[in-house]
Amino acid sequence: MSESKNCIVRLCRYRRCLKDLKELGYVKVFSDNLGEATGVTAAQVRKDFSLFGISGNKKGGYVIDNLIERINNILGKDEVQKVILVGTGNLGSALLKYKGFEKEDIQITAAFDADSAKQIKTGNNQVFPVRDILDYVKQNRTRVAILAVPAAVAQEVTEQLIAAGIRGILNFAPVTLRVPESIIVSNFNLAIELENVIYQVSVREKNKK
Amino acid sequence: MSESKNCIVRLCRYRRCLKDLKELGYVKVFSDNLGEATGVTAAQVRKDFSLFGISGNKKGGYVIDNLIERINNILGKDEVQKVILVGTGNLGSALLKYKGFEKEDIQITAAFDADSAKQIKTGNNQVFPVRDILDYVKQNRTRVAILAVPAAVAQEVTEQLIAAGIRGILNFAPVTLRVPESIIVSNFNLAIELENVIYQVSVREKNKK
DNA sequence: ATTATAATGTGATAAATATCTCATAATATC
DNA sequence: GATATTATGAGATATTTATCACATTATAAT
Repeated sequence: MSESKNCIVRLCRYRRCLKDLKELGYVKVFSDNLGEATGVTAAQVRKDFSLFGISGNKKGGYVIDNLIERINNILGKDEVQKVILVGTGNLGSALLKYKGFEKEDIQITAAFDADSAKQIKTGNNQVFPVRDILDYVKQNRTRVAILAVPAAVAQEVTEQLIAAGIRGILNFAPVTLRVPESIIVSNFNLAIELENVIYQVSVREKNKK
Repeated sequence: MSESKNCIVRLCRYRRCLKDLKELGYVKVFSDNLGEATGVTAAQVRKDFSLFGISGNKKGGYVIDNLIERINNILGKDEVQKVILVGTGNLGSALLKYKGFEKEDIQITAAFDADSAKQIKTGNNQVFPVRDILDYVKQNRTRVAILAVPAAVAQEVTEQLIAAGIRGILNFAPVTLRVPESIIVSNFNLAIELENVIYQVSVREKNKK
């Protein structure tokens, strides 16, 4: 099975690029265009498509509309994807305001915070107390949550989320969450991401010398 | 060569965990402790160490202080790592306030924005105009930048950064940056990260049925 | 119509990465 | 001091992932 994480990331990138191309009035696209635009080889693009049974026309390339539809279908993007946010500190509230989600048909439908002061501090969005998560998730059948709470309470909140019915978590807290195998956790740690860049730069510099 | 990105990510996680253990008063650690804490197998931990020539004591495990020192050395963390931030919108200003960097000995030494209104809006940190980047980076020999500007100007700013001497970029703008091979770019796209979680959850749900 | 061209699609191959296995050696136990 | 135990270290193996190479076919040109 090769629908690896990287492969899905590439699909998302192709999709974004296709939407831009469509916006510009293009109708067809070739694997090398997409590769160029997303920073991979043309062969990689075709292989990815082949993996999901997406086919184009020999010589003619791919019809953008069809391609977007197929990718949407694979990614489950037939409708707007609803997620909740827990934790509205610096990072959380930035995520709440972040405009990049809408473009990809993702919507943060509700935000939660333990701090009652933050519960009032609403921009457009209302922030609910954490104890409301259970009811909200059950009523709205939400499956995915963004976790942007302090590390110290991340595990505890995670357990509440799972109990409520959340099945996937994008975790910004710099801790390893302990979850049942059935739960998807994607860790995003800002410091580690930076450390990686720093490391790679330093390796390059060493090799130069 | 197996110092893959994932391997470095794991090293960062080990390091974080080791520092916590040290804080708690532990002196020694075993590969299975570290594996447990970071969500990988004990064999993976040992293999990672072996790759970098880190060795412990048969039976006795690893001495935490030594281990931290070795990893610091590999990651180039002998001193505080200085980075700059470009773009102080929602995301950028959240990153500026983010406390998680300091713990990992990373410091955002300066922030830049094109918008003169934001240049005044200082919390603790002063925000400089983008045109000052060149001088700043040259004077302070900074090598790594966080890019949190709007997609539309990301490429342009990237070129300025490279011209100034930046060698590694953590890119939050949802575009593929075109850079020379010598420049490290790590893309971090919030929407894609979420889409990935959503995709994986939906795959699980389908398989259940 | 026939030939040349240009793009796809995928099996074969290579490279990267993770897992397994077990010999090895340090410590603890009797 | 001899034996049993426990954890490391790394070669061997398996798995995953990406690249290559080329047969295939649709279109364009002559």
